[in-house]
Amino acid sequence: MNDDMIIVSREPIHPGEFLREEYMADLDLSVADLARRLGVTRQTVNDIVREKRGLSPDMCLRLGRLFGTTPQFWMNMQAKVDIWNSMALHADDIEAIEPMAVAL
Amino acid sequence: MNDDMIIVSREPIHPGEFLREEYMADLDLSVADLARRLGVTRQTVNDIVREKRGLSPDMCLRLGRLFGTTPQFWMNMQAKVDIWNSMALHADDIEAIEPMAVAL
DNA sequence: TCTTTTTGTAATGTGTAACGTTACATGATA
DNA sequence: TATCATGTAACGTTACACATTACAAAAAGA
Repeated sequence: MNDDMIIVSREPIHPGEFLREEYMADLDLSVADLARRLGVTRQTVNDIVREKRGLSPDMCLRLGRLFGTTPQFWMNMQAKVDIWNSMALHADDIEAIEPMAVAL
Repeated sequence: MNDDMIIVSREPIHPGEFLREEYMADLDLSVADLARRLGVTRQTVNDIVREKRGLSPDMCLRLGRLFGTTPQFWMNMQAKVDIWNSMALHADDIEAIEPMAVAL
């Protein structure tokens, strides 16, 4: 049971939703406000918050810097939705792969 | 000190290097071999192993399936190099961001 | 040895996703 | 009312993962 042993059993929360509800709401930040502080366009923040866009590594760095978290925190959150979406899309191909008997 | 509290102090190892040295070497897998098992092209495996390409979520799922690890394991490894590269590229812009005094 | 296959890799085209720019309707403020 | 800020749609650019095609070198088989 390592750090990465997080079994995704339900749809993970989109970073945009988290950002919107946990940070912007609590800190009373508008889209324009946050964009300004992050040094990106309103469009960029808006798309993320509307869950139309994921978090790039760059954006994770910015959010980490602004809010005093690790970039990894945001990367992990994004990774979960990426894995979830990819699994929803290619589950069949993935499960067609024969697991190897491996003893490292 | 959470799971994501991994301070990146030195250049992280590329998943391709890890794959090459820890798995392919030990299990005596060729590029073509691995590609076949993963259900992707030789080109795809080759580019990853030559560190010319990163791991997509899809590829992380495949590797996890084949080797019996979590997809997250590979995602985390990739995330570290993504963050590292992005930081190397935009360090100035990131540090120009004024951290907020936040008490969640 | 000659032929056939397999292997690693370069080159090319495609699809997708993050991003900035521009534009605009709505709403706040002077 | 006139000005300015906000949220968001539309568009073009850029980057990247991927499959396809092509090919030289090595391996395997005749």
